[in-house]
Amino acid sequence: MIRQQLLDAVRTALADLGVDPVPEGVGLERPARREHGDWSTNAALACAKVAKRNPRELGQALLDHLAAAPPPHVERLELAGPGFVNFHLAPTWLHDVLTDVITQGEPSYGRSDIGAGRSVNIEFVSANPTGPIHAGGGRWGAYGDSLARVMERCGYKVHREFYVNDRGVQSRLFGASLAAARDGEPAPDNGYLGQYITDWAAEMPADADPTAWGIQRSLRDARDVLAAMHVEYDTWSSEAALTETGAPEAVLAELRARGQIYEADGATWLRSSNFGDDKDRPLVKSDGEYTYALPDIAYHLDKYRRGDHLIDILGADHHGYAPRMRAALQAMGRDADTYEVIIGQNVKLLRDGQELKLSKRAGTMVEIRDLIDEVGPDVARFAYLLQSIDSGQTIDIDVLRAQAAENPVYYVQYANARIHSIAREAATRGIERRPLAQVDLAPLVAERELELLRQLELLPETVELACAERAPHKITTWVRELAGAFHGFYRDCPILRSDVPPDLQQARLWLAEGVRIGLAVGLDLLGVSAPEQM
RNA sequence: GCCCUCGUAGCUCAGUGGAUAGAGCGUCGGUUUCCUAAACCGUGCGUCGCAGGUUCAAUUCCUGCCGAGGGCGCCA
Repeated sequence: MIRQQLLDAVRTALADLGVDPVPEGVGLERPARREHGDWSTNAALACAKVAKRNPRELGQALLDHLAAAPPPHVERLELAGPGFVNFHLAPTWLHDVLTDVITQGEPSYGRSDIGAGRSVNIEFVSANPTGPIHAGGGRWGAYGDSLARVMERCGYKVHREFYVNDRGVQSRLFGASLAAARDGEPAPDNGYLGQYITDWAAEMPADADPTAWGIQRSLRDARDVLAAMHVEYDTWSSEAALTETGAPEAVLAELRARGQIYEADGATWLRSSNFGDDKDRPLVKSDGEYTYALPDIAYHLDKYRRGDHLIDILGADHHGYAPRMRAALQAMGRDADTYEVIIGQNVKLLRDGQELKLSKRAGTMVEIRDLIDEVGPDVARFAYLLQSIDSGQTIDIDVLRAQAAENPVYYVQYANARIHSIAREAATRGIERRPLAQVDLAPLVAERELELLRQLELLPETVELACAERAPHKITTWVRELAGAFHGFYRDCPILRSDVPPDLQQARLWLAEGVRIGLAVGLDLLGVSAPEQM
């Protein structure tokens, strides 16, 4: 808002100075250093070349034009450094921010319509139903769900989906492993070995089909544990069910009709190299069995019924799979841009300083359930969302377990708890917060107060950036900074103390409410709770 | 060999085409008559992997190299 007003003023001034058209890259930024003002423009630097003037001189001319008709809230302008024009604004611009936060409230502040109601289908986790989900999978759960929340807040219609790979070799091996354990026989070659196989085999009714029962057991486990970390899906898609409808054959026929298929060495191949893949890929093996890819292609085509844009969240160990799927979808006439793959780097778990290997088949794994049971869903989710999905992540379970100080989620939740504590104490003392319209925010001028307002002002663009860059961890960073600013404010700016003037007290009560809204929005986007007491 | 991601403080990681690169942890020291000390303040901490290039400006973009992880299956 203020940003647009300042930018418009800059553009108008540039036009008056004969800079036309305005080159790319002219913009407003927030200076890294306080003394450089609230906003700054690089216009003189970026336009110097086309204007054929030196940046300082052009900057001075720009400044003079701006000073002749200053935009709202502008207190002082200065020319600085190589040619920046810095805007020093009156605190009133931040008071407007607070009014905005409060009037929009939790439902609307930081909401955007960049999604414009477009539908998107996000598939994530999709762990094979051959056992419990390991703690590495928790990263995709936290990431996928938070990305979905962020995209929803940006106006996308989001469909969350889990693909159940419940047919094929791995399912059979899993069933055979359960059967062997039940019958006291050794596990089959390449079978599953974990302790859970023994435990589950003991639960299994004598007359159960081990494969079917095992898959249902795995799914129940996955559903429960994901729900425990506040991850809920709209659709669980069964590969077996889709295969029974004949979808793979239909895809095969369509690809054949489009001339994208050939037979060689007894197998059936997709001409994926026509669409940028390294080589052609088999869809039907020489033994007549489908490869993993064929039903998966049918599945992806099916997903378009539940979203115009597909997002797959895959671990780095599956990234080679993306080009062939994209090629297959293109071969079926889909636009490559509608298929997006996000590659997440893998998680390393540490306990007692030792790395824990996450292998389901070898049975040396840490389940998400173990992690959630040990530290709770909030700590786990926050930890998963602390870092960029592009970075490999090391989670030290001992550090997570330590409640004090080392857990950043408590730092944020504690800020929220303090705000609620103030509200409780105010009620006890009979202090009421008057309606915003009757409260003057002008007393909010302390650096601690302004810092909080500056941070609140960043939320809308942070949400949009997190959405556009598929980077929900930016919300984590933002909410940590807001909490940090609040703790400093809390320390230095008493609200209920008897020596605080009433008008300042009222303004601070509203400031605390604004922060509460910001924390609530941010934590909700992360899928982390905001307890009122700790 | 080819492809993807990463390389920033002692550790774990943010961050950015701009003016003196940040946080937490860890070190050392300090802060509480009234809203929760799960907090705050101070202190120290850097060839932003290396070398070129583009640019008024590069830690950020491009290229090459080095290092780490992952992938290159008629497995999923």
